Amino acid sequence: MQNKILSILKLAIKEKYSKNLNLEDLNIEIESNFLDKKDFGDFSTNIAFKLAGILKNNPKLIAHDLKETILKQNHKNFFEKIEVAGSGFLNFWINKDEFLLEFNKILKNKNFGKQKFKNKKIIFEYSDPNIAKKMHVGHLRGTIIGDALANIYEFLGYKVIRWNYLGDWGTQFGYLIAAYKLWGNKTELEKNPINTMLKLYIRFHHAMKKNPELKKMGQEEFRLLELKNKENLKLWSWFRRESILEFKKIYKLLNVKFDIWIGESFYEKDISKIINLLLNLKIAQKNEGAIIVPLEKFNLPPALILKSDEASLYLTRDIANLIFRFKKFKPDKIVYVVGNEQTLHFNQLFAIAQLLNLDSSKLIHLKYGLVLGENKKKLKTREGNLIFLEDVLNKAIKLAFKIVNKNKNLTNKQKEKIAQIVGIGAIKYNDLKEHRRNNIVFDWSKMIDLRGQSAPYIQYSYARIQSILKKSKIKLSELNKVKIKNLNSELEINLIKKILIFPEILNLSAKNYLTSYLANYLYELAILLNKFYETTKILKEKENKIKLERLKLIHFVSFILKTGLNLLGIEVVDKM
RNA sequence: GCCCCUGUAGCUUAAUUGGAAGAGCAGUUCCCUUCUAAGGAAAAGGUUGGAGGUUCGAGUCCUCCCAGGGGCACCA
Repeated sequence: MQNKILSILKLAIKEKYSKNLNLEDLNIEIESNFLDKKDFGDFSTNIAFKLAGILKNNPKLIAHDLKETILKQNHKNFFEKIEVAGSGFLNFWINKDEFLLEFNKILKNKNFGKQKFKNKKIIFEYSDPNIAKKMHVGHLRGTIIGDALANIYEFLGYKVIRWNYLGDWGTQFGYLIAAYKLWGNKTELEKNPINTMLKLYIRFHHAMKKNPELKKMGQEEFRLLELKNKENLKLWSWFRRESILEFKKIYKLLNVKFDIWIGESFYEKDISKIINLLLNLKIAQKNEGAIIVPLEKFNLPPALILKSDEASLYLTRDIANLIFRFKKFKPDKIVYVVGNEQTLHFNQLFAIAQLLNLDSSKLIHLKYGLVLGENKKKLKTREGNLIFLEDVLNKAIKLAFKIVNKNKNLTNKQKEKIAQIVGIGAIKYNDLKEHRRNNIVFDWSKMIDLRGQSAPYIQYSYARIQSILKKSKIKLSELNKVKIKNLNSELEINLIKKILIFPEILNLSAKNYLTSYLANYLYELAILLNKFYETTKILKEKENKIKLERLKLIHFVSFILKTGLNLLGIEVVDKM
C-alpha cells in the first residue's frame, strides 16, 4: 500500500514539476500512522517540505498543489480523502476496502512475516557466563536480547549460529585454584559446587586486598595452568564441568539454546601462534617485558596481548576467536551481544582486525546497559553484592502463581506451568521492551511487574482469544474458508491495519538490532484487541457471517501475538 | 586527566534515524448476575537537564556548561 502511494505521489510530482527534478535523490518517505491517537490519516508524507527546499516555494502551497494533482488523476476509490495539515504535511486516508483486500491476501499465508532462506550467515555471541561464578541479573540482558535477535534473524531467513562464548580461561582461575588449595574442601565442593566456588572466589578477593602476596600466588597458578600443569588442569576442568551443568539448568528455565559452546579455553592452543603472527607482521611489539599492539592510529590506548609473565589475556583469546570464526564459518556478520563496559575492548579488537586485514565491517559490538545495584553502581561478583538470576526467576514465578491461583478452573499442575511461562515471560519482556542502551537500576517490583505494559498483558489477551475460539466450537478447517468482507468498524479496521505492518516491524527490529520495536508493537496490537472484544460481541453476534469473520480476525491476531512473543523467546498459554 | 554512554510527567520509559512528544506504574473518577477484572472507560500530569547554534522544522544534529554511569596495560 505504501508502494502504491509512493508511485502515485511520484506521478503527481512528475506531472506538476517535471522539468528538473531527480526523484531518486528526493528520498520520499511515506509514514504509516496506525496507532496514533491524533488523526493524521493512514499514511503521511513530508515531501512538500523537501520540495519546498528545492523549488524555493511555500511547503503548504506545494502540498495543496500535489493534493489537487493526485485528486485529478483517476485512482477509483483508493483514497477516502487527502488533507493538507500543519505547515505542509500531506495526510492520506485509504478506503477501508483496500485494507480488507490486503488482509484477505495475507490470510492465505500460513507463514505471514516469515522470509525465505537467504544465503546469509550471522553469528550471534551472547550470554557468555564465567565458569565458577553464578549467573546474576547482569547476564540476563545479554542472554535474552541475543536469543530474541537470533530468533528474529532466523525467522527472516538468515542462517543463524548461536554462540555461548564461555569465560572459561584467565587469571581468575588462577585465583580460584589458589583459593581452593588454601581453603578448599573436596566434599563440600562436590555437594554444592557453584556456591562453594563462589565463596572461595569472593574470599580470595577480599583477602587479596590485604595481602598482595596472594595476588602473585593466583597469577602463578594461572601461569601453571597455561603450562598444562596436571593438577591445575584437573581442578580447572572439574570447576568447568560443574559450572556448565548449573548454567544449563538456567538456560532450560529461560528456554534459551545455543549451537556452539566454545569458550576462551579453546583458543589457548593458538596463543603463541597469534603472538608470533602479530610480531612478524610488526603489528605488535615488546614493551616493558610485555607485548602490546599500539593503536594510536585508531585513537585508542595500546592493547596488551601478552603479560610479562607470558600469560595470555582476554583480548588475545578474542583475537584467536575472531580469526577462527572467519576461517571456519565465513560469516556475513558477527554480532557480539556484550555490555557497554566492554566498548574499549571491542574497539581494540576491531582495530586489530583491521590491522590483520579482516573485514571489520562485518563486526558489531551490540552494547547494552548495565544492571546497577540500588546504589546505582555496578554489581560485581568479587564484591559479593550480587542478585542471582536464579532467585529473580523463581521470585517471578512465585508471584505469577499467586495470581493464577485465583483462577478456580485450573488444576494445580496447570497453574504451575502457567506461572512459569508467565513469570519468565514477564522478566524477559520487561527488558526486551526497552532500548538496550539504557542502564537499569535493579528494582524487584519493576523487574517482575505483571500488569500494564508487560508480557502477561499480551499473554492474557492471547488467552482470552483462545477461550472465545474454544467456546465458539468452530473448526479450524471451517475458519480457513472464511473471507473478510463485512468488517468495517473502526476497531476492526484498526486491528487489520496493525496486522498488516507486522513484517515491517520485524525488519525494523532486525535492521536496528532492537527488540523494543517488536515488543512495543505486540503491546499495541494487544491494546487494540482488548478494546475490540471489550466493546464488540463476538459469540453473541446474531449474523453468522459477521461472527465468523470476527472469529477469523481474532484468530489471526492471536497467531501474530504468538509468533511475535515466541520470537522474543516468550511462550503463550491458552488459559491463565 | 583522557575516551565512551545517558539525562523526556512524581517514578520507569517510547518516539520507525531531522517531521505534528506516546505509554506503564503511583495518585483521582467510573465499569465484574454480560465471550477470563493479569481487563476496560475518563480526567490529570511536559518550557524533553541548562545555554547557544544549524534548519521551513530539533527529544533527535553541532558547541559549551551541569548532573549521573562505565572504561582507561599485566582482570574479564
